[in-house]
Amino acid sequence: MIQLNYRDGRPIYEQVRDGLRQLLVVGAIQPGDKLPSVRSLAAQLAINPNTIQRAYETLEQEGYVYSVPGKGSFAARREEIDGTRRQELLSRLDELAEELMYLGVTPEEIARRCARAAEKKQSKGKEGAAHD
Amino acid sequence: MIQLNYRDGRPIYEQVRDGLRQLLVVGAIQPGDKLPSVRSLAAQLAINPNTIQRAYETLEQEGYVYSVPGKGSFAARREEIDGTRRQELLSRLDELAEELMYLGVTPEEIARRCARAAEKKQSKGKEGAAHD
Amino acid sequence: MIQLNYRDGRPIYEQVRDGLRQLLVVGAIQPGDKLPSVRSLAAQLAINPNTIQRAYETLEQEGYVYSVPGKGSFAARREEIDGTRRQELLSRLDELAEELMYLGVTPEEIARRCARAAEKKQSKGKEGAAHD
Amino acid sequence: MIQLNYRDGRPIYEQVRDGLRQLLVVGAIQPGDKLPSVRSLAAQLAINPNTIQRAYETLEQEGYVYSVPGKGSFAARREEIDGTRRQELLSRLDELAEELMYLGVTPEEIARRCARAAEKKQSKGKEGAAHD
DNA sequence: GTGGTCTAGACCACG
DNA sequence: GTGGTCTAGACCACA
Repeated sequence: MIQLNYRDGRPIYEQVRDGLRQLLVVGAIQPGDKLPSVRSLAAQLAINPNTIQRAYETLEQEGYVYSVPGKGSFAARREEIDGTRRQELLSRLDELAEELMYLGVTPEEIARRCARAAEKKQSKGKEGAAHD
Repeated sequence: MIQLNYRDGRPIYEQVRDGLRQLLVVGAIQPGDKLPSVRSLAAQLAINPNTIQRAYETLEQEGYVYSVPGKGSFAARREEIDGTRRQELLSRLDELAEELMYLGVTPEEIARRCARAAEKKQSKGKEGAAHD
Repeated sequence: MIQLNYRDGRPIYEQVRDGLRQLLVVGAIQPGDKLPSVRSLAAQLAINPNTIQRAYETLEQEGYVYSVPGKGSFAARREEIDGTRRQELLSRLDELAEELMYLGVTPEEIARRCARAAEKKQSKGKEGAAHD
Repeated sequence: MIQLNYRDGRPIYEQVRDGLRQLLVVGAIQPGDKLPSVRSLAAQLAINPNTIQRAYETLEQEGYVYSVPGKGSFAARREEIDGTRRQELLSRLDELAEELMYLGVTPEEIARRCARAAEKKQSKGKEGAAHD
């Protein structure tokens, strides 16, 4: 499910964290779903459980998952996700847009990319819409 | 000018690099301008010259600046910046947009932010237009 | 393994980088192989680890190696090496050939040298073929 | 005549030296010709005379020019050029060819490039053939 | 133990 | 004075 790439410089735990977050974003993991256990995911990816553990911890700090001691980790509902993350992403968006325009990309092109991402998201979102 | 934050995990040289890049993007440093020398900026920020040096090196790899041995470092013209950077930023934009929409931000809101960034950019661009 | 020459003007880290690249080119280090650690190579060559680190960094930028935090540095597969390097080498080849002919070396002699290098490469390639 | 590029990291004196050598190689400056004086070239390129001086010195070490005190610098005849330079270029050629083949360039392609360079050289060489 | 970052201080090449 | 290189030694993040 999650593809690790040892060649890009990013730490493994970040790749695991981003991979899990991506599964949430595209709807492959629905709110309330139980995430794979640390051990099973570690075995599946053939990496150290400590690395998985760290990925879960940071994901929990972002608010995407919550853990129930003794039961496991679960995907949070969107409403429960801390607004901090959204604010951070928005300010990153601003920086990104400014730099892209400096590099000659027009605002129209940027909007077009976002719109395309929106379509992609909507089509995938349909599957899990009932769970909301 | 550049704000350093020793508490967040990001390396100092990245903070310096991003700060300088931001100065270029908003037009505070115009293409062709001489950047502060390694030593002077190091003194100003109260950090080691090697750290500044590293920031300049990575910025040079991105194509934003170039350095002439014995003369100094200079801001590159936009056309000379490697297209690789633009591609990377665009794919980051896609990921960002997808996650923002998952967090409940509408495509309209995203487009609005980009537009606002565009206005900000244009108004600042006017000041420096005479230098071109 | 790698010969350092403190007398010629070339920086140490370039000599280390070129030496490692040579080991890759002749097949002494096979794709996927783990390179010596920064510290061990520094100890072996009796130079500062930072200098080795720099050699590895530049080699990574060329695409010849990649490093995994906490695990080590590894030789990349040939297909993954950025084409930029090849282009650069080809234009250097052109300049070299022109100057050699100015110095009285015939095109036939040049072709002969290249062919000899090809044979050398092939015979060495056989040894390591089993590792693929 | 000589194009300086402040953006590539190479020192100015190297660019001047290589530019002059190139003029010799393509035949724009014929053996026995007087090279421009240090002062005039410095004025023409708008750089420090010391920089030009250094370029001439290194070119003299390579054997491409010789200087007559009080008269100026002159282009050497090919036969007078020290064989050291040729040997150095040949060994560089070997390394270059090996690395190119490692990157997947066939010996045929390499030979083709050299042949093309040869044609280019011959056509330009006709102009100055009478001087030899 | 591995690579990555940072500091302090030094020396050299360049213009 | 400028950037570029090197050393020595330290600390941290990663697995």
